[in-house]
Amino acid sequence: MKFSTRTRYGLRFLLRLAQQSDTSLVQLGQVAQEENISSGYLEQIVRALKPLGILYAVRGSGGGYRLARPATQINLEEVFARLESEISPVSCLSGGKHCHRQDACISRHFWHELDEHVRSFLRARTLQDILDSEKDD
Amino acid sequence: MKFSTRTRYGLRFLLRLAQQSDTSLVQLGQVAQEENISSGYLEQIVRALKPLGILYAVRGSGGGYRLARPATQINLEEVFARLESEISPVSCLSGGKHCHRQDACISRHFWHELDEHVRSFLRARTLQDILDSEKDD
DNA sequence: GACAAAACATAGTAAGAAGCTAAGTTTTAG
DNA sequence: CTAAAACTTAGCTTCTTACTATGTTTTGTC
Repeated sequence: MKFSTRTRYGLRFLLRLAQQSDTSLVQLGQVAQEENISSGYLEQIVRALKPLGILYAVRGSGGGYRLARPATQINLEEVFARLESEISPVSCLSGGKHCHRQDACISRHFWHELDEHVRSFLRARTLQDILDSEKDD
Repeated sequence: MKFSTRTRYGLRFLLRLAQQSDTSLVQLGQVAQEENISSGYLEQIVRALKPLGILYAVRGSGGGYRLARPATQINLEEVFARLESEISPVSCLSGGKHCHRQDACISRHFWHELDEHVRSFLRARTLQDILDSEKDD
């Protein structure tokens, strides 16, 4: 049930970008340093996020990252699904994997419900929601 | 997010007991064989469940297990919390562990909500619910 | 044009957890 | 007394996670 550092670090990185109110760029190296994360490792994580199209990157000196969409338009299901190797509670629910026990599996329905329960929670929340909820904590 | 085989096997074992309508005993070895689980491994898992007081065991020849409470009285949060090494999405939420980033952690509130979301789902469901839901799958 | 700073990319490695095996001891019905 | 079951511990193997090392490309600045 515990989420990997990949997911946690990735989320922290995205939140840093989301906190940037203007359109200025944030350097990965600086985030890594301030958040005490190995920059090489963080680069791998950020790379995994790129295909989602939520990042806008500028290469070269003076470059950096910012969000490609407003933080209110980035929901957490897509982020988690990318970073977590397996978001479903049991592997027989994900991808095209075949489970030979399928018919005999009493608890399949239960696992499916749990999966949907978590996914809908994540789907209903955006990066901005996390920033907002912080205040009333 | 994926649950370990410990949790899945443990649940399967409990469901086998829950399916037993009368008070007859179920042998671990037989379950292991039928469910295709190593009996040594299943024994470890069952041992972890013992302190919960949901198992009634009879030792010696002809012995076996049955549930110590009706399946309607066994909720899944207690079971999962025992079998899964870490039920919370991030370790700073569980136990007495101290997180030095606590004040700076923007997402703590979010993680806490997700944790509660999953736990309340599990808490609201019993072994019997799984058996019942199977039918309308 | 050289240089520095940044993103981009791949392969390899170390530590830890998950999953499982082996080898017992103890209890009890027959 | 024997067999069958629960109970117990230590160790081992495999896999995943987490991270490091070593680059390459791009681009602003002097």
